[in-house]
Order: sequence, then structure tokens, then C-alpha cells
Amino acid sequence: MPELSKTYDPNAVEPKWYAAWEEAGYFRADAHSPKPPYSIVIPPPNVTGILTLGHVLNNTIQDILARRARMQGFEVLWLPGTDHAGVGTQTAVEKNLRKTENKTRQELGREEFIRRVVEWTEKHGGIIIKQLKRLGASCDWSRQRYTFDDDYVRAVENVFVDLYRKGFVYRGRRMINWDPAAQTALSDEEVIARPQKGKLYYVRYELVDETTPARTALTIAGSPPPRFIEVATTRPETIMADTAVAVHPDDPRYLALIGMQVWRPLAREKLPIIGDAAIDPKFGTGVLKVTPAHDTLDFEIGVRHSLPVIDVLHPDGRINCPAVPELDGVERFAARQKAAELLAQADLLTKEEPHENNVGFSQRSEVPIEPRLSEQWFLRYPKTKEALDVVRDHLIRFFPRHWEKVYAQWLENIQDWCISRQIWWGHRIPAWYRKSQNPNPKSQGGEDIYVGIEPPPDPEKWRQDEDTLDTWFSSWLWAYETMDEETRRKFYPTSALVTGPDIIFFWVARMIIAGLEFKPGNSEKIQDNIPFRDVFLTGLIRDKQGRKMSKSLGNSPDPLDLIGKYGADGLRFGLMRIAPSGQDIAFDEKQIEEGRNFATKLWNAARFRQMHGPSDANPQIDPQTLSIYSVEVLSRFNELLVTVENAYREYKFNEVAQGLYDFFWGDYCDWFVEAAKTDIFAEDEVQKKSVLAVMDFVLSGFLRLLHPFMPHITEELWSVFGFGSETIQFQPLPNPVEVDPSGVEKVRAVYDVVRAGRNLRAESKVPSNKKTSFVLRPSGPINEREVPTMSRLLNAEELKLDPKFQAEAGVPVAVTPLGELFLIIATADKAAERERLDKEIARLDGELRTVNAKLSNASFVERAPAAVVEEHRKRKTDFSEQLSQLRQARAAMD
RNA sequence: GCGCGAUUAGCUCAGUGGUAGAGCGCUUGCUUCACACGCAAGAAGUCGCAGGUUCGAACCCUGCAUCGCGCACCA
Repeated sequence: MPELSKTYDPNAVEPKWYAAWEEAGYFRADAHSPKPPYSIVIPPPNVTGILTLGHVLNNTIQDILARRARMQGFEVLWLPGTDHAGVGTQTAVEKNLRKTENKTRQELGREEFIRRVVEWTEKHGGIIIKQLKRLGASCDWSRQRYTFDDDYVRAVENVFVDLYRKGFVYRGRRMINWDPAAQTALSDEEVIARPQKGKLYYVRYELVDETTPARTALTIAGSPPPRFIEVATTRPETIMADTAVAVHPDDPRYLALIGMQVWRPLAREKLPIIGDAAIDPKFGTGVLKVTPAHDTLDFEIGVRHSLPVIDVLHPDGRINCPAVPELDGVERFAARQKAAELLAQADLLTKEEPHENNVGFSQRSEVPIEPRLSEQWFLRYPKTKEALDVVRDHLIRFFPRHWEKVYAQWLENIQDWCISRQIWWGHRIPAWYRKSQNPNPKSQGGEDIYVGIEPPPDPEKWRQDEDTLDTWFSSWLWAYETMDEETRRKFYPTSALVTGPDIIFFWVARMIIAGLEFKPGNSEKIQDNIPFRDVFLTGLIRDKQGRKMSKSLGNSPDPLDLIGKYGADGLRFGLMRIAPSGQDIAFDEKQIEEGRNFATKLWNAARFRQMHGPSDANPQIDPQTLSIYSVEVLSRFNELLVTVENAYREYKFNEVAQGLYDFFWGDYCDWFVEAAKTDIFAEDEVQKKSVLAVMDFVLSGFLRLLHPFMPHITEELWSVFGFGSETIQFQPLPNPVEVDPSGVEKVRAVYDVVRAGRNLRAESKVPSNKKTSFVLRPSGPINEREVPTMSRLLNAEELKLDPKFQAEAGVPVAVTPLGELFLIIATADKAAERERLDKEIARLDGELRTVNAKLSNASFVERAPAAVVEEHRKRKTDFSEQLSQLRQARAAMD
């Protein structure tokens, strides 16, 4: 058996074991195994991404589930892979292209640009996979998939064609969210509302006066003052796209004006005044300028009133309006300023007010989106009702539960999904167009559409749609398209999905819909086709100030640095111990340090065991020889098994981690090992053997319980101890042992004596390194066998049992379950002892009063459960007895 | 406006009807033969506020306040 070095070096141990595991193929899932299946698909990180703390949290949890399932005897598949991440990856490559070659993708052309992106993904791809391995992730790498694998691409196209034929996928000209920076349409989910400080501009629109020549109204002095209608707007730069002004049809202020006309102040034209119930009379002046091309509400009003649509924006957000040369070509926010100036010059701007409103921002490029009328592909979601049902009926369970409501709310208000993107890096839409051959009602805009996996039979006459599909339109098939036939037969539906709540809509909900619609399972039954049974939603990791981790804030530590400093196990354990389920996590490096410290503690406890002879690979517990301390620690270990089991059932990983930590550090190291030293250093070989066997038993069991959280160090120690076959990974989890509960009671009493004695020593200012003597005046029979251990734990030179002991006044005393404990010191400080006793008496007196108050309450005694009342009675007796003893000691001092 | 979550020790958070808990930080003592990434002891909280239910509320109910998140509105 190799000797353990004095300190644990995770960076030497961890990579060694990971390489060995991979080599041995432990993570490979066997689709033909007779074991029951347990499966997880990884939320695929971006192919060019690098590991963040979010990934660490996420994947540690998945690894814990996978490793625990292996130990429980399941055939485990943890299926890894990466996502092509359309917009994100394309943007990165475009940025790089601009920097290095000062070129745009258009200048390169589609084919060459795609070649460059592939090059980029090959160069930067796979980093995150290496990082996941360093973390210890037990994925089946032989099954690693990519959303751009050939057959995956084919599957995505199939789904598009299928849904098109079923009528769920359609092409249409509608208002969409336009990202002027990325120059693509986005789904509603990719737009985040942000409050923005802006201005509300009050603009006068001159009424068209049929009696005077309108053109002169502004310029001829002395003519009757022109009449105006005042409009409040936040977007004066879109005035040129106005095609009406609207008021509420019941608004008495403007009733008479409906049907009349006004002059549009920029790009001067006549506009109708219309009445529409969508107008809020209380907002601004109660008059809305209607700009159907650039606002969703306005568009709807436009449809109702058959208004023309004038688009005055270029795709990149610059103004497109030759009629107003001052604004034409100007960037939209500069144009807003400029438009206000123009209006002011024409004396049409009455005032500007500060105004805060919500503006939609592109989640990706962080710029305000433009509502824009555009021809796009959409998906009307199938199976929305069924998707609601499977969660409501708990065929799929969410942890924590409250996310079910968020999920339901989204599904109940679901809108069609804009799935086409005007980017090149993605799955190209399998649709072709040509000039309509025979003008039948099916063709749109005079074009024939062909949708299919294979190009149309005479491809030269058709042109393929330039657009690609939203990345999530490929991710929503991830739960089963990553599996081949036989893998799917064994492992689908998957057992659990672990992801962040921020992608419930993007991914979780859509995967459920896809599963229900395409039925990849072994039968038609719903429970065979849902993509997963449990969904665990992690918290978001924030910094100490509660801010989101972000590159720009620089508050996001590099997990690889943390692994370097604390080890992967330390990082994993530290993070899991503080990650309450469903709560955001305030990250503090201190917590990771604790994880590392725990690994060291474990290491040293193992070293201590090593120093006292070889371990038993199959330790046997002999109830006959067990010391009461052994009984106590075994009983604590049994409790731990229950705690851990219950916490896992609810996905409360922080409780598992805390339970493991408390048991090992507190119950095992602080109390049991210290108490066990009496037997270890004594002459009695039987006792020594017995206690070492208990250590082996507990260590062996504990290593197995801890392994999912700290896979490397547990494997290392497993191998050092020689506890079993070559790896800990498939070892069954420990079972409870039967112990006599009376031993536990005895130990608790002994430990109470120890605590009381240590307290006396500290209160009496006896330095820790100074040996002292104690006298215990027992209140009942005491097993002499426990005296050496009590003495050791008290760090006492001597602990005397003396039923007749008469203490001098001023000798520090404490009342314990086993009797009065006296601290013998050379010269007792009477004043200090008096003070200490007074304090203690006052405290006990307070406690007693509380208990008495309860017990004298007739309702309490009548209605509270008998056990609770009994407990109170016992406390009353204990307190009274202790109090009278302390009062005696105190009285002796006067 | 609707919904969700949070509010407990200086900090980060457990605790979900019956004597307020942990880690860090702080104070004190200790290089004691596994571990100073350690050991021992200690100080520190009218559990956001106000009502209600109950013999009993940090915990259940109602309202309010503050913070965070999501959805909707946003001229």
C-alpha cells in the first residue's frame, strides 16, 4: 500500500484518473446492457464556447446524477455534444474578418464565408470539450454529436418539410423583430425589454384647411392662424412613414376631426385622421401618429383602416427617405435628433418631455430592435395543449416545482415562431422559388414554392431560399436526434434534463413539443415520447454584488483558473454546497476554497487511518466489540444515508453536499476519530482492530457516497485503500448497519461532559496547551471505561471520579448529564467564577421560566402532542436540577 | 398591469408549526503525536412590517414595503 503524501495535490491526481477512466471506457453506454437505463443529454454548449461557471454548475450536476446512477446499477448514457450557435458564431467570424482583412461576408460570398466559419469552428471548437473533461464529466464521448453532423442536418430538414406539409410551417409577410446590427429577423424570445430614458416629442400636425390654399398657411402673414392637431411621439424620425393620425373614436376633443386630413410635417403629404379604439386618450395628447411599417400596433391599425405602408429604414437602421435629404442615410438615433431639429425650425415642435419606456433589445447584439414588416418563415406550434398536459399531469416533473407555472404561462399565450434568419451560418431552409408558371391561387406573390429535402427536379429554374433556420429549430430535436436507432430504443425518453431557467422557452418547452409531435419513442404512448421525465432547473450564478456574470463586467472568474487553484473536486464540491435549488447563487471564491479544504480534510483523515496499518478491503462490523463511539458514528452514518437519499430525490444537491460535509468533518473527524484514539493507542488489540474496522467501514461507505461530487479524490483513496475492484465507479452505495441506540445515548452524554469541560477551561482562561485536572462528581453509575476517552477529549492530565468530592468555594463547576464537573486549577479566580456562575444561573433561569410558562398553560398541555409535552416536562426537571446545583455552588462562595 | 421568487447573525445562505442553525468573517487560546487548507472556546439575530389562524408562528393565511426575475403594455 503506497504511503500518502502529507498534502493532497489535485492537479497531479485528477488528470491521471480521468485519463484512466477514458482509457477503460467506463463512460461508454451499452445499448444492449441488461441493466435498466438512465440517460441525460447535455445542453449542447456553443461549439466555439469556453467553459463558464454556469457550465460548471450545470455539468457537475449532470455528472453527479450520472455517477450516482452508475453506482445504483443503471446503464448510464450521458450524451455530449455541441451546438453550431448560428448568430453567435457568425457574428464572431464576421468581427474577426473585419479586423484581420477588413472585409464583409458579402464581399467574400456565401460559399467562401461558410468555409471560413467551418475553419473557425475547427480551430476554436472543442475547447469546451477538453474543459469538461478536466472537470471530470463522465460523458460518453464516443457518442459526441454536433448540430451540423450530416444526419442531424438531414433530420432538421425533414422536420421542416414535414411541418410544412402538415401546414404548421408557413411563409408570410408579417411584423417581425429586426436586428439592425446582425441584420436578421429574431423570434420574440430573443428580444429583451429594457427601460430606456428618452424623450416624448410633441409635434404639431397642421390641419388641411379646404378653404385656404394649404401650401401658404405657414408663410403668409396676417392670414388666419392655421389649426393644428398635436401628436406625442418618441420616434420623430419615422414621421415620413406616417400614413394617418389616429384618435379614440369616443374622445370628445377630437370627435369632430375624424375624417378630416392633416399635413405630415416631414415629407409633406396629406394624411387622414382616423378613429380607432386602440388609442389611449390619456397618453400624451391622445393623438397617435400611425406608422404601419415601424410599429406593431400601428401595423394592426393600418390593416384595419387599409392604410398604405411606407418603409423609411434601411436594413442596417439608417433612414431611407430621399424626400427628406437632411435625414436620408442618417443613422436612426442621429436622425431622431435631426428630425426634432427640423421640426423645431418649422415651429412644429411644441415641447420635449423626458420619457421612460421599454425598448426591445436584441439579446444577441445588444442593440434596439426594429419592428419591421418582412417576408419570413413561421411555425405555428403543434401539440401545445398536449405539452401543457404532460407537465400539468406530471408525466414531466419540474424541479423546483414553481417553474411549471412559468412554462404553462408561456404555452398558454404562445405566438407563432419566426424561424427564418438572414444569416448564412445555419441549416439552410429547404425551399426553392421560381416565377409562377401557372398562376394558381396557391402561389404567393407570383412565385411557385417548392419545399423538399432534395432540390427540385429541374434545379436550374429554381433558386433556393437564402435564409437559414433559427438555431433552436435544430436544438429542439436534441433529445433524440442525437441517438441512433438502438441507442434510442434503450435510452429514450431520457431520465433527466439539467439546464438553466433562462432557456425554458427557447429549449425545454420546444423539446417537449417536438417529442410529442414526432414521437421518436418505442410506442405511440405519450410517456414513451416525452423527451425527459425530470427537468432540474439550476440557479443563475451571480457575483458577490448580485450582478450577472459577464465578460464586460470582468466579474466572471475562469473556471480553469479555479480548478488550477483548488482542483476540479474542490470547485465542484464548493459550488454544489452553496447552490440552493432554484435560487440564484452569489459566487464567492471563498466557497471554492472550502471545497478544497474539505478535500484536504478527507485526505488527512485517510492518512491518519493509513498510519495504523493496512485497511481491510471488506471490513466486518462485530457488534460485540463495538465501543459506544463506534456505535454513535455508525448511527450518524445511517442518518446520513437517509439525508442523502431524501435530498437526491428532490434534487437538493446543496443538502447532499452539506450532509456529507457535516457528517465527515463533524461527526467523523472531530468526535469519532478523536474518541477512537483511546483504543488506537491502547494495548488492547481486539479493541484496536474493532475501531479500525469501523473506520474502514465508514471511510469505504463515505467515499462511495462522496464519489459523485468529488470523483477524483475518492477514486484515488479507493485505490490507495484497496477497498475493492479497480474503480469505485460501479460500486454499490452503502447500506445502513444495525446499531444499538442505547450506545448513542451514552455517547451524547459523554460528549456533553466534554463540551462542558472545554467551556470551563476556556472561560477560566486556561490556555489550550496547558494540561489540567478535572473532577467529576457523578450523579449516577458511570462506566470507568469511558474515563480515558473523556480525559483525552478534555485534554486533561487527569479526570477523577469522586462521588464525595467537596469543592472549595470558587472552583469552576459545570452541571453535566453525568454529574458535576469541576476544573481544578492552582488558584481559582473567585470573582471570575462568581460572575460566570451568575451568568449561567440567569440563563438557565430564563429557560426554566419559558418551559414553566408553557406547562402551566392548560391549553398547551391539553392540545399539544403528548411527546411535545413530555419533552417539556423533561426539560423542566433537568433545568431545575441543574439550577439547584449551580445555586448551591454559588451560595458556597458568599 | 399580471405572475414568480427573495427578505433569518457583519456577509452568503440553510431551516417550513413545538428550546433560532451552518460556513465565512470577528474575538480568545493553541504548531497537542492526520490535518494551521487545522484544533478548541466564544460574541453576535424582538427571523422585512402590520394584521389573522393556532395552546403555540421564522414557518400557515391576508395585506403592505423593499429587492430581483419573467410576461404584457409602452404614442
